[in-house]
Amino acid sequence: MTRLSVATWNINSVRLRAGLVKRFVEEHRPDVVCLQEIKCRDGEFPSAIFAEMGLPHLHIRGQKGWHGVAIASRLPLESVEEPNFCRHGEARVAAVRVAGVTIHNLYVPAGGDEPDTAINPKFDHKLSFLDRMEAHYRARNAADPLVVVGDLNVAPGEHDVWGHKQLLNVVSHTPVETEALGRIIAAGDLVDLGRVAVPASEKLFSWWSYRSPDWTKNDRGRRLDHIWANRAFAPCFVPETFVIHKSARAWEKPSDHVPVVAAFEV
Amino acid sequence: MTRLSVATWNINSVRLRAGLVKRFVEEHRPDVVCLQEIKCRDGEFPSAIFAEMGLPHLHIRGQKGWHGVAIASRLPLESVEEPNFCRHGEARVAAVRVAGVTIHNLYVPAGGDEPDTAINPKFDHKLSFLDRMEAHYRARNAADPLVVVGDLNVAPGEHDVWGHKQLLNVVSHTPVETEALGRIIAAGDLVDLGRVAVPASEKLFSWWSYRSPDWTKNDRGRRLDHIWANRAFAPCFVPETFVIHKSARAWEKPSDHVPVVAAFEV
DNA sequence: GTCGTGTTTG
DNA sequence: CAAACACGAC
Repeated sequence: MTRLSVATWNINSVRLRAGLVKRFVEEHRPDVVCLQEIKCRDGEFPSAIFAEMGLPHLHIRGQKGWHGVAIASRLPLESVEEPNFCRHGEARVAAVRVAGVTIHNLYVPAGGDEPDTAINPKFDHKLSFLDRMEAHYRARNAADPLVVVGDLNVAPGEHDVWGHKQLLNVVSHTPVETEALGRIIAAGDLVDLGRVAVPASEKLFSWWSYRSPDWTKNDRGRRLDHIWANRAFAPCFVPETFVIHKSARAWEKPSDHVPVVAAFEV
Repeated sequence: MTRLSVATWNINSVRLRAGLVKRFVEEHRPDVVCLQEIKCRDGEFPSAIFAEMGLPHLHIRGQKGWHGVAIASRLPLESVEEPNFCRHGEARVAAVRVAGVTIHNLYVPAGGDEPDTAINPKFDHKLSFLDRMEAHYRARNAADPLVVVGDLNVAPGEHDVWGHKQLLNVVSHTPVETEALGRIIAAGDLVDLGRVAVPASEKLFSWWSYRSPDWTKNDRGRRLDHIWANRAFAPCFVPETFVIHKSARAWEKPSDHVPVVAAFEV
């Protein structure tokens, strides 16, 4: 038995923040790092820096400018089928198999400002992405060890946002989104590991907007970044290993998201 | 008798390079620093950093985004009339009086690519700017101590460029420009202090293009930044104090220009 | 507020 | 090559 620790981090440009990733990896030694919003093409990914930090095995799904996801690993990666959640073909899904575990790294569309599919096609795209997730995980082999991580751009619970009532009509916390997330979890028999480790009554955030410079003061965050496992694999999760590295939000030139980590006995 | 040292530096964004100015000022302690291309509005100038480096007296002629000149001084500044060289009203001239000496800090228009007024209005603007300089300095009181500094965007002499023949048709070294500069000097009875300190036969550059990363290799520079004094004041210039700080071109995130310094007994 | 893109300027 | 801007995105 060894431990496999998996981190997820929306890095908001990996070229600009490879140094922050290096610092995080050297301090916490995750085995697998799943990044979202790398904002570069495959060939522009700073591979050398990742090799230096002990993560030489890379699976990059990049594109020019926007989105882009990547998985960096201490251990060798095997290829697996990559689910097609994005109807626009954007680089929002990376999937691999490591140490016998399938890992899905997702970047769900943010969804724009107006939570109204009639006037906001981005919100419609987000809901479509979530629907496709539901269909995929419902149909998936339940016995295969699965970890799903990423920036899901939905804060599902009341205490996954700084103010439940204030955000009920704000994209990321509307009922249509949180219910869609609930259906995915139910359909795939998935487990929200953050809420295994930390009671649902306790505030838990992984993102604080850039737009309030005093984010520490009022702590107006949201939990947008998640780590799930399917029922078959969830017992391998070690609850004490779950950490949201809030301190990274105060590093120099930070991402607006912080790394979230969970480890498994494999 | 005390010494007054005056520096001129096209800083190419003072907000981005205030740290470089600080390093230069701490190492060489100029009394007056004349900057060009500050690229900010008056209120955006990093005044606090200049106060920290011992230059609390500021005369800023800024504007949004482009151009902009400023004079920072250890000694108090007096106001003087500011000549109007720019027919487009851009922030290209700052003038002050310090220790009884009038200082003109100029940023002459670069002039675009084609040295042809018929097809390139920027070149026409540059020549107009130089013509207005000629008229102003011809009419000026010859007895008043005057120092003219700045990025004049003209390399007048054969050894003010890496290749005289190669650049005869390149904006900054065309005969129409170098002759215009000669007429200004003659009309105003001005003295090119750089060439007082260093023989005209010796190569002297203050600018190396960003576009050749190997600028040290072939040393393809130009002398675009100048310090002049009028005939009445030129005897106060101390030739040994004249320095072009070429090493600053190799600092981190450098300007493409380096500081030029001259000191006077006042 | 902080990214990316493209354009303009030097 | 490296600033600025304007735009769109999050």
